[in-house]
Amino acid sequence: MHGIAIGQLAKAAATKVQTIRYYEEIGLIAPFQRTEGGHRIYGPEDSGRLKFIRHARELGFGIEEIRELLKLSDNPAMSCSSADHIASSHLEQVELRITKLKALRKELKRMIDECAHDRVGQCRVIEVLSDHAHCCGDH
Amino acid sequence: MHGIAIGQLAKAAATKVQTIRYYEEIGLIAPFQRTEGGHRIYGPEDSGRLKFIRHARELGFGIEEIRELLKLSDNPAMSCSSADHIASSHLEQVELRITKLKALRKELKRMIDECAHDRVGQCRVIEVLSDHAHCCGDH
DNA sequence: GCTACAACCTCTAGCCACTGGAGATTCAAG
DNA sequence: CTTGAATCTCCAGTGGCTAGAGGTTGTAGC
Repeated sequence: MHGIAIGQLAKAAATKVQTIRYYEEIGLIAPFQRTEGGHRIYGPEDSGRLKFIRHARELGFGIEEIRELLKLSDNPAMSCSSADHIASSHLEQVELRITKLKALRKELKRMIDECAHDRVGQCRVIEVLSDHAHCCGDH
Repeated sequence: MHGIAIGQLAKAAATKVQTIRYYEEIGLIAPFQRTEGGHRIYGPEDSGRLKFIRHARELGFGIEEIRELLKLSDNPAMSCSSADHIASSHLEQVELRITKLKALRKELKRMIDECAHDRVGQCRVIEVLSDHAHCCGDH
C-alpha cells in the first residue's frame, strides 16, 4: 500500500488532522483511496496541494478564492489573468485593512497617552469610548 | 410612558435591532422595563451605553474587554489602570496585526508584479503559493 | 495468534459577533 | 376598529476551523 495516512499528511503540511477532514468536507482535497477499514490514504501530490491551501490561507485568501486558485493550478493552460485578478483584489483588501488599522492605532495611542489620571472618573480611555466626538479619525 | 423602543435605540446608535437583543442576551445592556405586551423600553442612558459598546467594537475591542470596560465606566471611583491596561494590550495586538499585514502586502505585491506571463503554467501567483520557499517573509 | 495502544473513524457541538428569517403578537395612527 | 409597521421569540447560518465523545482499525512486539 503506497500512500500516507492523514496524520502524516497533517505533519507534512503543519496542519491538524481535523482541518484536513474539514477541507475534504468542503471539497478542497480528497484522499485517492481508503483502506478496507476506512482510513484515508493520500498520495504525495496531496501534500503539495495541502501546502498550497495552507499557504494561501496564511496569505489571507478565503476558501472560495482558494477553490478558484486550485482550479487554475490544476489547469496550467488556462489564462493567468484570473489568478492575477484574485490576487490583486485581495491585495486591495489588505491595503484597506492596513489603512483602517493605522487609524485605529492612532486613536488608541492618543487615548492611552492622554490617560494620566488615577481615577476612572477622569480616565480618557473611558471618556473617549463614551463619546465619539473625541475621536480624530473618521471611523 | 417615558423611554424609547428598541428601534429608536438602534437608530440612535446606528445598530441593528437584532444586535441589541444579542447584547442583552450576553448581558451587556438591558431595557429598564417592558410594556405589558413585552416590548422593550429603554431609558436615555441606554443610548450612551450602547454607543459606548459600538464605539469600542469599532475600535476592535472584544466583547469580554468591553464587559470589563463597562464595569469600570459604571464605577467612576475605580482605578484607571485597568482600563489603561486593556487599551494598551489591545494596542499591542493592533501593532502586531499591522506588522503581519504589511509583510503580507509585500508578499502579494511581489507575487503580482512578477506575474507577466499569460499562461498559468508560468504564473508566479500560482508558483509562489505552491512553494513556500519563494517567499521572502517569515510567516 | 494475541495483546496493547496509537491512530484513525464519524458525529456533534462550540468558537466569535453577529445576521436573517419565520411566524406570531403588539402598538400607534387614522 | 382597522391597518400596517414595529416588535416579539426562536432557530439557523456565517467562516474556518477546533475539540471531544465513543467506537474501530492498524501495527508492533511477544
